Amino acid sequence: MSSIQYVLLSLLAREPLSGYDMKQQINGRISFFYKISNNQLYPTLSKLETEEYIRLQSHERESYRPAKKIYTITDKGLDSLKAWVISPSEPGAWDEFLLKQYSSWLVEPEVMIAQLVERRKEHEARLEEYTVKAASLRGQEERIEAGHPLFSSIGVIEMGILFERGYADWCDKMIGWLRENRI
Amino acid sequence: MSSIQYVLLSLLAREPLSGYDMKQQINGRISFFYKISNNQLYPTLSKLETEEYIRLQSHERESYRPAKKIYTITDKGLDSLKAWVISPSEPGAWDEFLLKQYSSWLVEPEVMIAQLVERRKEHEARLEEYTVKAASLRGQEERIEAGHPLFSSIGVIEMGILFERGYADWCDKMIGWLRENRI
DNA sequence: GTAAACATGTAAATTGTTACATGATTTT
DNA sequence: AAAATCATGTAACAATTTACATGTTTAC
Repeated sequence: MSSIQYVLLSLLAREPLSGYDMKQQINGRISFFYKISNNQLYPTLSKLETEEYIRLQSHERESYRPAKKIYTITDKGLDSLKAWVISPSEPGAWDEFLLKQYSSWLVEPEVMIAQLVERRKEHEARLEEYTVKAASLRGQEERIEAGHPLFSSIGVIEMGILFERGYADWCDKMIGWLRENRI
Repeated sequence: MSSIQYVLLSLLAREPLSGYDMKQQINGRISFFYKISNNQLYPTLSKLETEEYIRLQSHERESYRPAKKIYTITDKGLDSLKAWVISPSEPGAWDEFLLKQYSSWLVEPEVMIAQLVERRKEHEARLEEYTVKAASLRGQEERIEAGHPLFSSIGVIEMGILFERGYADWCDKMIGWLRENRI
């Protein structure tokens, strides 16, 4: 099952929105790891409506054709969203985990702290792995020039190191904020 | 067109490998942003072979059934890979850009430097955007507790900030290494 | 003796992209 | 006068995931 329906529920859990508004918010705020197209958006919205996860709040018809359809989340939708947020994500699914954090305000902080502690471990382990790998690659030649394959290998591994360190640091930050109960 | 064929060519540009080996390398080194499944791997390999981007080097049959098929890249494959590496990536396609960097050792450093400078600008601009956004979200309430939607909004934006800063820093590092002609 | 690793491959189902279609309003 | 924005939606195509299929060897 894909995350798209939960992404839409995550946005509606905050405020009633139209499909168009949702797309704007997704493209403007979380586009670095999640993108959406019209073709997924509108059918998913219809599906969520017929299954009663969301409800049409108003159908504003302005001067021109397509009326703006504003949706609200139902209790069923909110329950389903909460269940998804606390459900464990696969190791490696850092993007799904981030998506869940966007609705973490809906659930008990203790549950989120426990999940973040787990994630931190995973990213720290991979940070260590990549660091060792980078050192071993560097050790293979005393001088590595731009035309050598090791140059690119190390370059990409360095991004992996930056990424894993960033994610681990972010987990730490989130844990700290949750414990203090303020951001 | 998807990146998978170029990922396989990128690996074969370094050394001859079997499909299984390629999968191991992908899962072990760049799995944080690129994943592959058997169903994509083997048909793509066949396609690359019939189109002469790669060639079967050996077909080692050991004691048990599936013989290990080791492939090498052809001149045509290498040319196609180089052309892909220097072709511009869409803004936002940070993963494809990283994939291209993995074969940057094959092309002129000047071309890569120019691309990295462009990328750096993009990520710096988005870093600025996210920083402003985070500040404005924080300014909405004087105390934001864990149960408040703003708590999660800021949390996720903070990851965006870390990500964009990380990517921009990495571009700087790469540019520096390319200019010094050593890593 | 059970599970994991080795090694290649296929089928079915889902998911996602690109392009199109409509049509008024606002900006360049 | 052209282009972009607003607003919803569909059709055709491409890509990806999940599960299956085979069968040996090595590790627990």
